[in-house]
Amino acid sequence: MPDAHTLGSMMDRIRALLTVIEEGSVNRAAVRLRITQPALSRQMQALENELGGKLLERETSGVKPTGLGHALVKAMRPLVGSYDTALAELRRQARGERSELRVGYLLSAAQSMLTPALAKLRKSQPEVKLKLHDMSPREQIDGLRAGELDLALIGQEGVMAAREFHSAKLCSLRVCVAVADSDLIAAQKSIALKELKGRDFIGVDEAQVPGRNRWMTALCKPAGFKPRFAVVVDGITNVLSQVVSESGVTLLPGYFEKLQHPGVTFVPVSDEKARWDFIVLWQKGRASAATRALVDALKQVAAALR
Amino acid sequence: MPDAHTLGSMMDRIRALLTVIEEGSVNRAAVRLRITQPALSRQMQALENELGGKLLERETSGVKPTGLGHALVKAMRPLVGSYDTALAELRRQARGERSELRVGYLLSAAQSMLTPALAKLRKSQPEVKLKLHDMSPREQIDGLRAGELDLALIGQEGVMAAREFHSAKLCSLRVCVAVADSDLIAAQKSIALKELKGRDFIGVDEAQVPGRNRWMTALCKPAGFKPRFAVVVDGITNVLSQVVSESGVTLLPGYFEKLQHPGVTFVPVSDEKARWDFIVLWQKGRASAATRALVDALKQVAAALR
DNA sequence: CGAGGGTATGCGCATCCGGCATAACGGCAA
DNA sequence: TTGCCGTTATGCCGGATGCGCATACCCTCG
Repeated sequence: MPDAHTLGSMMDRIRALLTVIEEGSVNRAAVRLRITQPALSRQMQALENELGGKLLERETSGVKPTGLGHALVKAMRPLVGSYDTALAELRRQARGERSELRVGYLLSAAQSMLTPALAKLRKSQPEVKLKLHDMSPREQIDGLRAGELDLALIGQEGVMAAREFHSAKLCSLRVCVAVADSDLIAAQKSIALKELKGRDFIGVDEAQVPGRNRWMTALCKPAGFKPRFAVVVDGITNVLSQVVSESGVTLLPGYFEKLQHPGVTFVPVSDEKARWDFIVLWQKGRASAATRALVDALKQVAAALR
Repeated sequence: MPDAHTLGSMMDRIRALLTVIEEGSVNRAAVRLRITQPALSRQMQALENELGGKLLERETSGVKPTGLGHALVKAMRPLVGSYDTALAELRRQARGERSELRVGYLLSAAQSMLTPALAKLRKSQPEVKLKLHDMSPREQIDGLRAGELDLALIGQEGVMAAREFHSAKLCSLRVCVAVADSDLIAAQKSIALKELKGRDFIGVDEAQVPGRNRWMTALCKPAGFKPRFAVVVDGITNVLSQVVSESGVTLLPGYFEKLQHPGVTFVPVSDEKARWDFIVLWQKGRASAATRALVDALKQVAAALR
């Protein structure tokens, strides 16, 4: 094996070589590098062995790079530079000094809390660069897992993944039922879950809104029945269309009551236990100052809304 | 001091971390890296200390990257990749397997030898990528010194620098004198140097054609006089203009005889010792196969021309 | 509450790498 | 030529680094 050493320690020798070539002298470079000349001289020999060619022309007045030496400088100096700056950036990030904050949220669900919280954040930490990503709950969880998000505002869907990240419950909303305008239920001011027994439920694709169907099932259990999902469609808007065309019902978080959808009426559920938790998830490990600030702001907003 | 280790050995730990994250397990990564699990586990701790933040979430089923871990992967994986490929390229180059050949030459001087030599090279090593740079002798030497050229075809000017590089004499041309058409000398078939004693010489700027004036002086010494440079101009074409306008003379390599310049006549010098050497210079250190091939081709062409 | 997967820790030893002293080498001046 | 002064290279030793081995710890599942 020609190179007995590791690739990493080789980088140290390459750094040393860059200094030697800059100084044009092993002696002067050794001074700059705070080591002795023999040590540096041996490093250069080792590097030449590892690469398999001479890097320096030794002359009585100092050293000069060979063609290979020049090529090494040209290839390695920028790489070493990027490596160092990347390292510095990671160190800053480790100290929680990252100024970028990538937030995932579902606009319709999070708007009422996120907007005021962001206003607070801007006041306390105006230099933070925000990257807002309007995305589905599934995409939020995937984004967190892939390290592409620092923080996600997510509903009941995120409870499943709460173990993987730090989490805090922001508030719990009441639940409502979506029915067609023509449905008898539509006229009621509120409804008990058990009244839905036997109705056709409209489910939603697990891939897009993970756990939503299981949540509905869990909600109905205390009411004494298991919902039958007549159709499972992809996407919330399609669910509402199906509610109309199939005369089905579906359970939704309370913020849908503010929504307008042609032909659909939202009726609040009266059961005490039927709640929709809204939580914030953020990466484990030391959170950046910006992350902590936004989480705090969200908690305050949630407390005020309650 | 937070990081007691070197930046280079840190790269080894970063490499290890990349493997750990890919495998999702310190155990499996240790197998891949051919070290034991405790060793790798300690490397990860060391890296976390050096960066000042947690990189991995330890779970009973293995490990997962934290936000910082993800950021490190994103920043470092491409860098480590470039570093390795750059290293591989340098190793290839050290073994003389580089396929690019950067040649510096002065078209008017080198054309007669370079063209056939390149034809030979193309035959013996057709995969070699040539970069031809038509440049002044000074630029050629600077290019060699800066490692931007592999090989230079240069005249007498290069002899000064021959110690710094490998060199081979290709041929020696006779010398000619440039005089105005109206000059008495212009009618002669040839001329002895001593006949130029007392004439005004036209010199050329040292920065562009280094050593040319010194060469003329050295040439005249055996003839028993020291040329007086009435004017020193920059650039060969300006020299010829001055020859006409100032009725000066200048010494030039023989290949100028083939040139046409209005108002200037070139008269061969008869002195045996007055020769113009044409040499090839190439980088010290192990020369690439392509370099050696071109040098050989040039030598053959030179021998054939003689 | 043991078994079995994972990660962390204590300890001893080889290896590496730097410092010190000194050799070897080349140019320059007397 | 010889001696001097600059350079780089080499011999040797000691300290720190980092590995392997054995084992401790921790969590989950049956």
